[in-house]
Amino acid sequence: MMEQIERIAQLYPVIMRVMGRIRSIVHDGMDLTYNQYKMLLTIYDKGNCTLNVLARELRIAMSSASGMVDRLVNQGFVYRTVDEDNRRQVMIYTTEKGEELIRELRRGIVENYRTLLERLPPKDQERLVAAFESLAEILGKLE
Amino acid sequence: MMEQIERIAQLYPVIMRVMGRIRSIVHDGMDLTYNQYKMLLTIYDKGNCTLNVLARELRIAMSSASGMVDRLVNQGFVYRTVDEDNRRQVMIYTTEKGEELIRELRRGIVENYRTLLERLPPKDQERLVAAFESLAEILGKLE
DNA sequence: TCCGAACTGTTCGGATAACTAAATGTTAGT
DNA sequence: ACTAACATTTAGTTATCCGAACAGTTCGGA
Repeated sequence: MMEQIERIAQLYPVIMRVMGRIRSIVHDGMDLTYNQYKMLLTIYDKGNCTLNVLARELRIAMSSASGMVDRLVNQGFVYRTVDEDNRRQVMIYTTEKGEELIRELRRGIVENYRTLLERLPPKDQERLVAAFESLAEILGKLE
Repeated sequence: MMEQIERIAQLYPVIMRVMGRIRSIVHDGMDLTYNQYKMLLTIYDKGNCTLNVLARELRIAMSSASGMVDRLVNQGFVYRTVDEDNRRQVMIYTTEKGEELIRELRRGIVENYRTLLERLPPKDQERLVAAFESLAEILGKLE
């Protein structure tokens, strides 16, 4: 067990590089910073979102979140509406344009994974997918 | 195969969260931004580094790299020396303090993986480690 | 030997993103 | 009316980025 951890510990640069790939997909094609992408994705995943929730989720101050939402609104990827049930709250939603962007990025990411996977022998491909799914499962349980 | 890719494509948020963990380790404890960390690690991995190489590696303009190196120098994590073989070049090295920081962060990351791994059944642990190593292998071959 | 071109790095001016704290406004609940 | 909750705005900081101008170094050729 401990030996496995040590082996994995050597590999965190790998994650960084995988991440770097995604980052560059986001950055090169589109006019999105990585943080904006994360925020857009969070709004999309939650379906709807108050600013408060968003700030907590991304671990930033509400005023920071407000500014970031501004930028996304200016680019036409999300919009705000006042929640009529509680008019202190502002609900944030992705626009059609925002969702199209997400789909476009997702396609880019799929393509990226594909070129990666193609270089693996079939056995490793299976291991990789299985492992990712395990990881997804645990992380899903956390918090 | 294509179906595997689709499955994996669903999982990129997972990678983002793994990355978020590393990011917060870097950011919470230390006074390093993530970009500074990446640069420090690059310098460390290469052993020595000209600014030119660094800029290409990180895909930023040389003037940007120069400024970032300044910040790392000010914090005492790296230092510059003029290369006596080619005095146009500046070689950049990690200081002892910089290497200690890297070790410290690595320990944090190992600890992080440990808590993650502990939640996996043994079979998944093995798959995860094996898959990561496969991934490391391919990425090593790329470029 | 000297000149000019290419290379390497720094500095400067200007831009944006991201972040915070503090003040402000608005709404809700008591 | 008072208080708490929620969001925005303002003012100020820092990191990051780029292009252009500048300065020194190297190298090849006249």
